[in-house]
Amino acid sequence: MDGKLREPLRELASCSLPAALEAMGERWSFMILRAAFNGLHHFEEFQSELGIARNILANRLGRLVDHGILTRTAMPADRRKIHYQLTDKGSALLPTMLALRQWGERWETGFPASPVLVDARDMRPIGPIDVRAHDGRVLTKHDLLWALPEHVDYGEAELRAAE
Amino acid sequence: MDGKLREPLRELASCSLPAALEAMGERWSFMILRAAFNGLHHFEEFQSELGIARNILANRLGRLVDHGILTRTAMPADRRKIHYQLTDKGSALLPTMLALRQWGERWETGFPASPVLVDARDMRPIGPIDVRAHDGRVLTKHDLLWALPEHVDYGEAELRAAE
DNA sequence: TTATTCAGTTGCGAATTACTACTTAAATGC
DNA sequence: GCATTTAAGTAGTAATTCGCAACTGAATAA
Repeated sequence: MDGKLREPLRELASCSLPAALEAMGERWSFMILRAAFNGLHHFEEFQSELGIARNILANRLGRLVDHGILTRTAMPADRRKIHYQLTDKGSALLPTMLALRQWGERWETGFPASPVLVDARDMRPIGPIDVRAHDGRVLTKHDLLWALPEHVDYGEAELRAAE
Repeated sequence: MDGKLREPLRELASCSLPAALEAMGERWSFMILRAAFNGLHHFEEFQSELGIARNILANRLGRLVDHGILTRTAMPADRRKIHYQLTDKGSALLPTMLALRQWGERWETGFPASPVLVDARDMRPIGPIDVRAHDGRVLTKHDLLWALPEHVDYGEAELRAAE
């Protein structure tokens, strides 16, 4: 990796990773997100499932709502009950969550986690979350390079659009 | 997503996500990892680049070393200098880091981050980090299902191996 | 009307984080 | 050889966050 993955200059400032971490970097955020992906919707469900302190849970849910990752609506049938639902923005974190989970399976626990996420069409497990080229080829770290925008080829379509 | 991505039973306990978060869930871990991916190797480099407090940086680097994500070696040329290097385990976090970064670009900052990670072969940016089926088809949340191990089809090769 | 449930909030001690200054050991300059 | 600089941390302390338990308030159930 070293020598291939090398940064041309100090451009670390303009990266979206800090912004992403501001929304998702706190201690329980990913666990709450996973519970939401698994179909939990209510405060008490999250609380009993995760064993998280109530004030922390309230704080995290509020923060996720503020960041547009969850919506918060009182249920019509029972207006005490608050329904937390993933937004499109929240759902878009699925690849991140799965990549982290797959890494944990491979390098930490050493065995596949349950439940397994499968393709509903054939009930086969999803493939590994990989880095791929624009055409879908899987790339390894040796195929990769950090480049400044002016050295990047954005492809014909985008170039024509810019003309 | 709701109704498709539904968990059959309470199996949240046996998931590798908590294990992954134990290694990488702390406040500065992903930023340090990103700096390492971008070619930084020394304490003072991380410190001045990230602006992190020195004791926290020392603690995080030590933790990442303990978890086998970085190695720590004194350089032969100048034995004051400690060389921090990503291990294979640490490099394996690249898809996770990129997925999070791409999410931040799309949903938080709204513009592509610099530097750009490109395929060295053609200098085109990498594609989006997606969830894919075993055969490489991109899957959306509507194609996915959480399943218990006994309902999963692990494919012919694995089944033959188990006979 | 009284009890129970849901979704929080409050108070408080413990743990973690951040800021600044100090240390230690190796290399460099003179 | 001796003083200086540099790299990589420690130490002390203030601020913040975390976690537990008990409490509140509104809505529903008995």
